[in-house]
Amino acid sequence: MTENVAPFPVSDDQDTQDEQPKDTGGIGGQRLMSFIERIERLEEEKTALMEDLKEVYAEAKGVGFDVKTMRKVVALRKMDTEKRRETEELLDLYKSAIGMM
Amino acid sequence: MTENVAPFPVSDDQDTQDEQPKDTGGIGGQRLMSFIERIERLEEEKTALMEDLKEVYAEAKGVGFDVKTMRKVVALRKMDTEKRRETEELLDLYKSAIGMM
Amino acid sequence: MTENVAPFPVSDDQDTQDEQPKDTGGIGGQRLMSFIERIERLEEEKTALMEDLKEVYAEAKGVGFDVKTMRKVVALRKMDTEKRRETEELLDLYKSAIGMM
Amino acid sequence: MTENVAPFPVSDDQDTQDEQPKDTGGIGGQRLMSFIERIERLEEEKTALMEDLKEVYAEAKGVGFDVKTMRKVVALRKMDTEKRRETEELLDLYKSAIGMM
DNA sequence: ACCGTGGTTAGCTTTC
DNA sequence: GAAAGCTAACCACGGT
Repeated sequence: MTENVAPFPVSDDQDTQDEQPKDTGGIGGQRLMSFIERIERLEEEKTALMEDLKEVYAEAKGVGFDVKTMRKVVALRKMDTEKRRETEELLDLYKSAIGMM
Repeated sequence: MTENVAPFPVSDDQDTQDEQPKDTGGIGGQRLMSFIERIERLEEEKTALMEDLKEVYAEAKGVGFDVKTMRKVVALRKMDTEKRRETEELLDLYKSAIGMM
Repeated sequence: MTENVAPFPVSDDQDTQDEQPKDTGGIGGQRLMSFIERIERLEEEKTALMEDLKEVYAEAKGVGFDVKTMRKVVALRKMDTEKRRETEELLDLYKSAIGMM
Repeated sequence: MTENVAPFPVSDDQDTQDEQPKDTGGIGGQRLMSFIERIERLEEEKTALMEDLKEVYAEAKGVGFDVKTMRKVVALRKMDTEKRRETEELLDLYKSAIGMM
């Protein structure tokens, strides 16, 4: 119990002197901001990729393909891939279970 | 009506001789596959980014931050950004609505 | 695995004698229809509300307001409301995260 | 051209004396607020209905029905209804076209 | 370990 | 036909 649920890490080596200029909002503030910024950077990239995807679909549509159908195709292929992967995992599981690995 | 519902573009300059070796399923098949592959590549990258995000959150959690709270903070910061953008758009909208643009 | 994917509840005390008069299509049929009808009633009401909304916008337009701008205003007000709500939730979250609740 | 695109109606009988106490932001402000409030009221009701719907689905799920399948059923029934309605509209059209109404 | 909840993402509808 | 807003499906997380 008494788990670590704090919204900020409670450093044991807590500053006994607040020497840091421009502490961004107290305990762990800088470290938190660092994480937040990494996250926001990744989300930006993700957003960019989503826009790229939309563009590809738009281009395909522009040359006459039906977008809705294409999405279906992609979804089906994804399902196939996952199915296959799971099947292979199961196979590995069996093999290791009988000492074949 | 008369919509374009075909899952492939119906080229007018359709090959009269099917000279292509390995035609991937007929009319437009190769072009379609090219799009599909571009899409799948982008989706892979997106998935990778999402995994990176999870890792960052996990790392933050590992040093004591509360993930749920962090997500909330990120969401609120995003809302701020969007709010600002939309407010500016609204201003433009007002301006165009009253003929100031 | 072994999920509940049946479109109807599989009663364990399954009828050993099919004595029900007018069973609407098998096991649980009547109960299902009851749910469906409740749902359809609610959706009707929803549709009616959406029509009312369109009418209000149309009336506003009729007296000279710009609908697009109005929608934007409504959306921004909604964002404000949500922002406030979420901010309060975040506060609670912080409090619970640091054990203040 | 020069249509009515203003975000507010430009009354010709515009108040020459601003006698109204608490005018909500100038020209047409009160009238606009009235519309906005009607809209927000309707949207609240809509939201409430959507919550009711979720509850019904939840209840159905609670007794063992598969929600996704139920949604499909509802959607299909709706399609039927619309199909029928359109067919009837077409019939009316024919009838009026040949002077039967 | 599973279920239920909440949040995110994708698809569809409607508008312009 | 394109863009936006809304709705429904999906997924990851925490609780039991």
